[in-house]
Amino acid sequence: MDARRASRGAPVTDTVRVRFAPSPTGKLHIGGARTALFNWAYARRHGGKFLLRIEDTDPERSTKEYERAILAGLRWLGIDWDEGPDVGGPYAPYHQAQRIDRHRAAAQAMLARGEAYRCFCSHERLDAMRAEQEVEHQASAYDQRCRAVPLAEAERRAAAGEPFVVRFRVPQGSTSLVDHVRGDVTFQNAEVDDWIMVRSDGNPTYNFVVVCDDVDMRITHVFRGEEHLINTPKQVLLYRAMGAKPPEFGHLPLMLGTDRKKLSKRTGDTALQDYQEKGYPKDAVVNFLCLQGWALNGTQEIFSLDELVRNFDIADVSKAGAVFDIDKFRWLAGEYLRKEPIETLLDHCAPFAVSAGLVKAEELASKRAWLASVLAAEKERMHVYSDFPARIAYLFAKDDELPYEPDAEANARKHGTRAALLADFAAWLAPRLAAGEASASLRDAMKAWLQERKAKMPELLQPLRCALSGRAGGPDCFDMIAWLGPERSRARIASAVRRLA
RNA sequence: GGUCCCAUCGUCUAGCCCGGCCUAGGACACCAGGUUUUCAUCCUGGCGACAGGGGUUCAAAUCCCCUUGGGAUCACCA
Repeated sequence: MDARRASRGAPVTDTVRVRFAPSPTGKLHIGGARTALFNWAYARRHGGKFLLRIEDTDPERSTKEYERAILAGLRWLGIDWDEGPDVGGPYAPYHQAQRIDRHRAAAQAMLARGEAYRCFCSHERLDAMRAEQEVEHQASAYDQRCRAVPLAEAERRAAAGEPFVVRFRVPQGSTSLVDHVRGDVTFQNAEVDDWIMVRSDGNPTYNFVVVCDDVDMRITHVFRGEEHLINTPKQVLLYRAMGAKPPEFGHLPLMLGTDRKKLSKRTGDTALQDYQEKGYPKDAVVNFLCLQGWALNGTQEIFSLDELVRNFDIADVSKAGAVFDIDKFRWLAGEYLRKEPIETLLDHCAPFAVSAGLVKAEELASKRAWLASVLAAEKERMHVYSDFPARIAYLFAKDDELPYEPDAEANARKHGTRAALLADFAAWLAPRLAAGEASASLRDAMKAWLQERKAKMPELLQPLRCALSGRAGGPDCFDMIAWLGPERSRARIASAVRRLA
């Protein structure tokens, strides 16, 4: 039966148990976040359990800081877990390093059963062997020399202190795995290396512990990146050797950089945190991540976490790698940003204005209404929260030193009447502002005023826009006047009369 | 190089499993027009793909084979 067919609808077997098993040796990779999301969605869709396990077996590079950041990142996305390092569960502990006794026992048992064997070959011999294989254009694999060492002799040599690793004894035949993304895949065992299960320092390796823990935690489905596909026959063989039923798999397409290679720092930000720090709305991140390899129905691009859960199926995930399209991501971010209620949006954007030095944190409360008014107008031009300070910086410039963008100044200078008209407008405007006339009313009055003078709108408004903001585009001029207030508006126009003369 | 995976617009994808509804749909980007005082938003339109070749079939983007191209992986890292 084709696995991709079989997975449609609710599984008829045991309760689904899936996991995400990050290694706390760095920030959460954006591809890892998607893997977590798909695993989580699958569990929620099928009423199963989603668990988190920390693969901290590399003590050199693992840190608690990274672990905390990874958990925080997942929570930020809206992913929760039923079992994990912080919430516990029936198969605790959920830190891989704490399960070492179990791993050692499993290795010992396999050694005793002959499923694994000690290998005493030196690094030098292994290196020489690899070099030779490379010359011969062969796959690099252990030549199985130590398979021939009798168990008794191996134990004697080990007891005598001779260093050794434990290798898996790959049987003959072929190995198939159930893959819900790709369809079933078969490998010839002759192509599978007698891989190392336990290092010479006694620590188990990834391929070994991941299977031990997945067996112990009753994992039913393993969905992970395609780079793991080639490891999978080793793991399937190990399940069998341990007397366990292998789970079903799903190897997710890689997320690619613009060079069509596995996404790396070379072609853009790779950490989830990078996007959080740049102010991408989290729902946009979730939505975009889903779009990399999965589609709701082919026409609806924007959907919620809830819609994902209701519609997600691992069999619908694409097989081909997806180039990370930052343009589409920014578009999506803008869509979500604009949908936010203004108060919420301000909460998200304000910190960026503070860190840019435009506003002091303690001023936030007193300036809140003003900032909200500005943001409500400027959000049309924003994609991510961090766009905010650059959008509003002109409001904080010194009035007589406002930088004019070249395009803005060029637009203003197209009009020969600019200085005179601006000066007249200033005289017209002053008493009205003093009287507290509202923006909408000013706008209408300005149109009538221009008509009397037989002047077109751009003739006034382009120089005025330059005077007020120094920018070629932006919000309505009378909104800007309202934000700046009478005195600063007057000062900026007066300054422009001189500077644009 | 060995092994494994993949192949629809520039990009993300729908369609493929269950061949006809496909003169291949949507979105981003791009281009043109409209709206706007400007930019942006918004609206309308345009550009643009079944990698190639063989089969099977009345009929193939859809099934099979080959070729080509791309990717992953080959650690006492996870």
